[in-house]
Amino acid sequence: MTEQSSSLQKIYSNVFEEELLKEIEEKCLTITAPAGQTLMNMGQPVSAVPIVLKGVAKVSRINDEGQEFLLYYVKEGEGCAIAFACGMMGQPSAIKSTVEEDITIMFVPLQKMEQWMTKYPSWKKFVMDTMVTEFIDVIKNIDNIAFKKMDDRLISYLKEKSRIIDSPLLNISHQQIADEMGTNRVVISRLLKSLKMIRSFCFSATR
Amino acid sequence: MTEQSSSLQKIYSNVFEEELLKEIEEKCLTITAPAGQTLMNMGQPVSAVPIVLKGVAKVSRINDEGQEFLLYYVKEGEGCAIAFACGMMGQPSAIKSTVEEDITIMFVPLQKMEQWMTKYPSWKKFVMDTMVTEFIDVIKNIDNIAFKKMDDRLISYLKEKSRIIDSPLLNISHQQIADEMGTNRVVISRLLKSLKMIRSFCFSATR
DNA sequence: ACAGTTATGTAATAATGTTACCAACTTTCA
DNA sequence: TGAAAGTTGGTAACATTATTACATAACTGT
Repeated sequence: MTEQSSSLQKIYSNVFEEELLKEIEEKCLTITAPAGQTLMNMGQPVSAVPIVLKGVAKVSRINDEGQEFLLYYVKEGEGCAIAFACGMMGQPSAIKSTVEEDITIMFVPLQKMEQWMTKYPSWKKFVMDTMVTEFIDVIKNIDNIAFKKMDDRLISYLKEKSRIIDSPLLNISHQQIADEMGTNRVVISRLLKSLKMIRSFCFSATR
Repeated sequence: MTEQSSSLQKIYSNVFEEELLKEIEEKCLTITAPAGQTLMNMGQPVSAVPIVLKGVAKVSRINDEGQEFLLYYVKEGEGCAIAFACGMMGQPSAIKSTVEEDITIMFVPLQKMEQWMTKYPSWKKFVMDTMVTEFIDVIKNIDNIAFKKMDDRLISYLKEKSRIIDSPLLNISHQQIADEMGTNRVVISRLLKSLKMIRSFCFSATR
């Protein structure tokens, strides 16, 4: 049994119809990629939509000056709503995507994506669920930027990051944090310093 | 011919199948509402999804302290992606919606919404288009909050507002602008004062 | 050892957010 | 009519966050 096949069974056997699972195995290409690798750049055409079988992908937005802003993570068993969206509309990718943790991804051809929407109720539900969940994630993200102060946002960020990589030790630089949060490195350094004085547990470890 | 019927024909005769148009006329309820009226509150159940036949609706997010943040506008012929999303997922509304300009709205029962997705390709396309377009609108909004300075954001806001209400005269208070932009009234007053000195045309008119 | 790179600390200044208070004006209602 | 209450915008003072510049330490490869 291939790795794709066993992952598929493990994650989706109670979600997708038997027939759909078979089609997926036949029609989808599965790849692996190491942490740090870029999966998709902004503006790039979306020729197939990704579903993460293992690991974590990071989805972020890059502005004209090359600044990054983290939108959300895509974890095991999940799809990327923006890729679905851009793919179905024939639009170039509105996001950049990189591997956060070593990843196994399955790519669904756009044509199949469309066909299955009408053929398999479970697939339609999966796609709509993904759109909705991540849409709401993004809106909650706006809540954070628009309403929360930096110290709260930083704590949320560190907790989420820790949850995603499933470890209390975060091996990242102040600069990386600032980039993903869309703020300045100095701000992060300042806040971490003051947080350290208040909190007894360690948020970040230097290299 | 009813108003609903004529609006439908005008906007959608080249978009939806003849049969779908007939179904819409039979199954959908159409209402009108004056500017200012609340259409949907956050947390409220979504029992039918709206499509704007005439006028403009404003979609915004409210935080725990009651602060507002503008997400996007829904104009003639458009649906509300978040209502679609929450409706299909059986989730309570993640947004608040109010009438920006006197409005005529058609409500599609959730059940029909689902049925038509598989029955009519044009309806599926309409729903997906709406999701995608507004998803990308929201992301661009994040670009603004995360990357742009307040003066740029304010100018963009005023231009967009002016475009939406189709008039160069904006009859709104500094407080309202601040609310929708998720900032403070003093900030807006300060910026408008300095903008007035630079720009020759008038952005806002007092009451 | 050396230059180059990265990560962090620090200071100065600019931009934005927050609170408080004031004056002008409008609306409400007795 | 007129007093009270609410709305709107101006201003000041201060807090928080953003930006830029520079210094130091650790590490990298030659």
